[in-house]
Amino acid sequence: MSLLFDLTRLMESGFEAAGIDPAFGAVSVSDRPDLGQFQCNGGLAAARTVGRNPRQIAQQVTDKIESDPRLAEVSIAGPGFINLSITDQALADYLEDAALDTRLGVAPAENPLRVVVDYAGPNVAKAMHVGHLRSTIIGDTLKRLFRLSGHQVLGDAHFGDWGLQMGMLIIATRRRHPDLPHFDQSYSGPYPDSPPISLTDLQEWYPQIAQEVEGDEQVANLARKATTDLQSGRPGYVALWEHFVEVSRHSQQQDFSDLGVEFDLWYGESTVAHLLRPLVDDFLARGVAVRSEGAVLVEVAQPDDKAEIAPLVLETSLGAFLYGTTDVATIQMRVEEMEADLVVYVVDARQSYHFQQVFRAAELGGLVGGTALEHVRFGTMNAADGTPFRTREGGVLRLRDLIEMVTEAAAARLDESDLAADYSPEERAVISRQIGIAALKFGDLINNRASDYLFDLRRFTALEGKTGPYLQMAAVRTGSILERAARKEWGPGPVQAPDHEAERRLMLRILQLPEVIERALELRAPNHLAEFAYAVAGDFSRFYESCHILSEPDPTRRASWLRLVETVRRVLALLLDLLGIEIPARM
RNA sequence: GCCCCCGUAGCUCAGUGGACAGAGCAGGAGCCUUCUAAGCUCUUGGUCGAAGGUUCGAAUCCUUCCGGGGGCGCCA
Repeated sequence: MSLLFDLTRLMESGFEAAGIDPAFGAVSVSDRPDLGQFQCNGGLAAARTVGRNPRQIAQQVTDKIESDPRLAEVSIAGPGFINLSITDQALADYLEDAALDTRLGVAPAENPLRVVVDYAGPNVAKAMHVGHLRSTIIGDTLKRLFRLSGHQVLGDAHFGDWGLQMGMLIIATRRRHPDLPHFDQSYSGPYPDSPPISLTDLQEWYPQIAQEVEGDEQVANLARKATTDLQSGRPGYVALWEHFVEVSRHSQQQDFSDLGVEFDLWYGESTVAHLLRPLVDDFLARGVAVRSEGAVLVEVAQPDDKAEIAPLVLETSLGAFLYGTTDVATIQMRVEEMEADLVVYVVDARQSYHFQQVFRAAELGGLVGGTALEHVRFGTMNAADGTPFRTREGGVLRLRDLIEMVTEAAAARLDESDLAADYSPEERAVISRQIGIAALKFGDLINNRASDYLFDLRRFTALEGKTGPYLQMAAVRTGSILERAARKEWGPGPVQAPDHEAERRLMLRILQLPEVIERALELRAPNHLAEFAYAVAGDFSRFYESCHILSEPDPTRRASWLRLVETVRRVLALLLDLLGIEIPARM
């Protein structure tokens, strides 16, 4: 189906004919475009295993395949690299196939899986801040990528609503509002409908109480007790907790909506609350968990561990469940009820130890079965001094403020544009938001997921160079050309063999799409998509400069170019959709 | 103390054991009477932290060291 796939098959047949394992036939895009469009290094790798000279192997292989009509050039270079180029006609034929394929040559998965993507992880009492950005947009892209590849995917926000934090918030609220009926044990309801607290209150109180809990064992015990009471269903606490959840979620959904991120499920830790007690009792009964100093824990260490791994605490000595408990129970739900084949946790790398404990505990408890559990870790967003990013005031930068900043930067750029002089204020607002979000998302997704990176506002608000708006610009240009052509009643036609270098390079680039998608999925690496989208946009921009489509006099060539432009448009649209970036109508 | 991650151009970052290590920004020189100049062309810039090792071949794999970050039983 795909060009690279077919070339690999061809080389495999060459290796096989030479009596060598066809697995050495892998063809990739050339690192040396001056020597060929594609390369195969299999001869070098095979030399050792078969004990023959790599150049001789390469010669034998190329003798077998060089008569293939698709190949324009086959050569052997250096110690045994095989360089290949295809004919312009073959290139045009492949592009025609891709252009007429609704999936642009991207093959759906052979074995579709049920996948749960656990991402974003908003918490009660916390407005979304920059720390949530990575999980949210990496997770969202992976979700779209799995879905595109034909898997059955559910994205779950995994709301943090059931741990010790809830107890902390309860005692913090009791301090400020001791007279609330929620704290009166003799009160039998009903409790007020409207929240007695706001998210602002919670956000202000939370850091204070968290600090106290850390330093003062008495306060900590109060919080633990309140957590236990909530978890065992004390009505006033439950009613209060529902308000916490409501005010938090309301604000967070606004932010997700601005980012264009939607969840299929908004389950929380509390969703599995009813599973916790039975799970812990069951683990104890089966000897998976043990009691130690009043707490219930699972010994997850294994003999061949390099480092000591602490047991996972399922229940505290005061009877409260922790997030590790809900995580194990959530695995149970995802495996047993949702029948997931794969669960992907898009969570900060700093939690890898926790996930190791949780995955092992679930495995020891026999909850996992054949389901794959995968922590897709990402690096920390750091400030210039190398420590996790904070604002000057010491707090975290709210996502809302960041979105506003990038949107304003985009609006300012729009104001400078002559082209936008007649855009209405409403349209300007829409475009600015689309461009701002694009800058923000691309600025994050272009990074290798696993690396830490420096938070630099300049980078997120940059609109030139390797940025989201650059991709949008290319897409907008394709739209503009197709629209103008349509007005003259010029449509796309059969793809002709290229006769400009920029045209040839663009065609070759587009044909890489299937392998890029495959690789990005395999590595769970959105940056491969972002990098490729940038390359497509760049090749298109160069083509656009050197081949003036609408003034091309030859109608056959013009129609071919329009097909190419249309295909670029579809490729960019597909990639930008995966990256969660919208294409403005104009900019 | 133990474990994990990272160290690549002035800055921010890419980089499937393969050929001369790439991009953006910043710096320098150009290109708008033609499809959107948020663009394009050219250009300056590197002992891939250091030293050993494995390999025909190492930024990539192994070991040690130096430097930075993170994690390590009842927080998330």
